Amino acid sequence: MNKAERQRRLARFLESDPFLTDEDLSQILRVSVQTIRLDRLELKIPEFKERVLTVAKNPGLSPRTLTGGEMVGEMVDLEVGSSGISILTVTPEMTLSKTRYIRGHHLFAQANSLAVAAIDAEMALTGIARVSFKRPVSCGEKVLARALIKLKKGNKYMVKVTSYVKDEIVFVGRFLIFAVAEEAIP
Amino acid sequence: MNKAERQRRLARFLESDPFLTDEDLSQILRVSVQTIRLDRLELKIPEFKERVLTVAKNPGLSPRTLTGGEMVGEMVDLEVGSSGISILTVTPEMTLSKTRYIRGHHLFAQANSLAVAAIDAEMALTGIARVSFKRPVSCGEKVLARALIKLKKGNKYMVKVTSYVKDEIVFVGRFLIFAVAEEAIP
DNA sequence: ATAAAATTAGTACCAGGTACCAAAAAACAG
DNA sequence: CTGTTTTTTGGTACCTGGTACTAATTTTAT
Repeated sequence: MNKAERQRRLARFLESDPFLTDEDLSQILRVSVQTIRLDRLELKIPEFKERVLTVAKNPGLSPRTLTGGEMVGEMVDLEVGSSGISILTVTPEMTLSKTRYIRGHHLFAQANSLAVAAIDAEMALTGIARVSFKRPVSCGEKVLARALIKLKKGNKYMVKVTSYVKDEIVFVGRFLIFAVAEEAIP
Repeated sequence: MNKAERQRRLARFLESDPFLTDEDLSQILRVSVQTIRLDRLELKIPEFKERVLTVAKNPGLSPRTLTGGEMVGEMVDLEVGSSGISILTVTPEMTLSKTRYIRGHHLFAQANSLAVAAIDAEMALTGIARVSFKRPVSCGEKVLARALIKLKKGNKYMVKVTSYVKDEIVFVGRFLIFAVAEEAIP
């Protein structure tokens, strides 16, 4: 039995029974446990604990609360180091069912990710933020966030983000952001 | 809080969410891990691995947590009008690819939705928030957020949320939240 | 104040892994 | 047949989420 054949069998076994450990599989396929591990690694099949957890936690669908991308909202303008603009269209998933108003953290997320993107740095982390929600935002509305770097001192940045619906201010936030040098990333 | 009371709470927590480890429970109930183990032993509640396995192998009786799509994180305790606790497990989608650190707005979202949930009101909106990110949080870590209503004045609430990874504070936020009467909802 | 109960701390051990390095075995090429 | 590469195996250190046990400390009750 060659490698490819063994890996196909391994995948089939785990598909039909995710509760098999590497130990089990090594006995079934008559190879060492390490070989099984390498095979799983190549096939990107997660470990036993993970497999059990996904099976256990997934009787339906996962809620997926915030978007997966690195940005919340769509970047429409960016002058790195000085300013940026992004637009977020409010979808029903972002709103509270009872009121159809957007939940505050989405506005925060838009502003925060815009502020971080505006910084001229490989990597940045938010330290402190002070935000104010001026009026509720409803489903269907388009939120335009405008970020302005107010201050730069070493690796510290003060960014002010103002968000509008039409001409109305709906959110104001001040973010203190730290740029992190690439070498500092572990 | 005495032993009997703690054990009742422990049983309730595990009934509604079998995916809590002794570590999680020790943080929720503010006792040592050893105490949790003794309690589980007395209550004859099996260990984490066992619980996950039973849930995984019996897809019928999944207790499903209070993770209504409206919450970010899993609510594990809620005393409406006074306090609440939620746990957020950091997944790769929440992190910045470059650093594997969680983006700040996820911590904000967890804290904000917990704060709003803790308010004794049909509906609540965040007005002002002041947040501070104490240290970066990495993929795989579990963030336990603890909300406490500090003040109630009419329909205004001051809620303080402190988030931990293990015993370390990673986030502190103060939220000024407005309860909205049902009739006021358009 | 003292005994009892409850809690915490610490050790050794286990399963089922990850991550990494080195050695052995098998496959293939010239 | 020898040399190189791929595949497989072995071993170590470390991790989580525990068990099992002992001992010390803290709290509560008498």
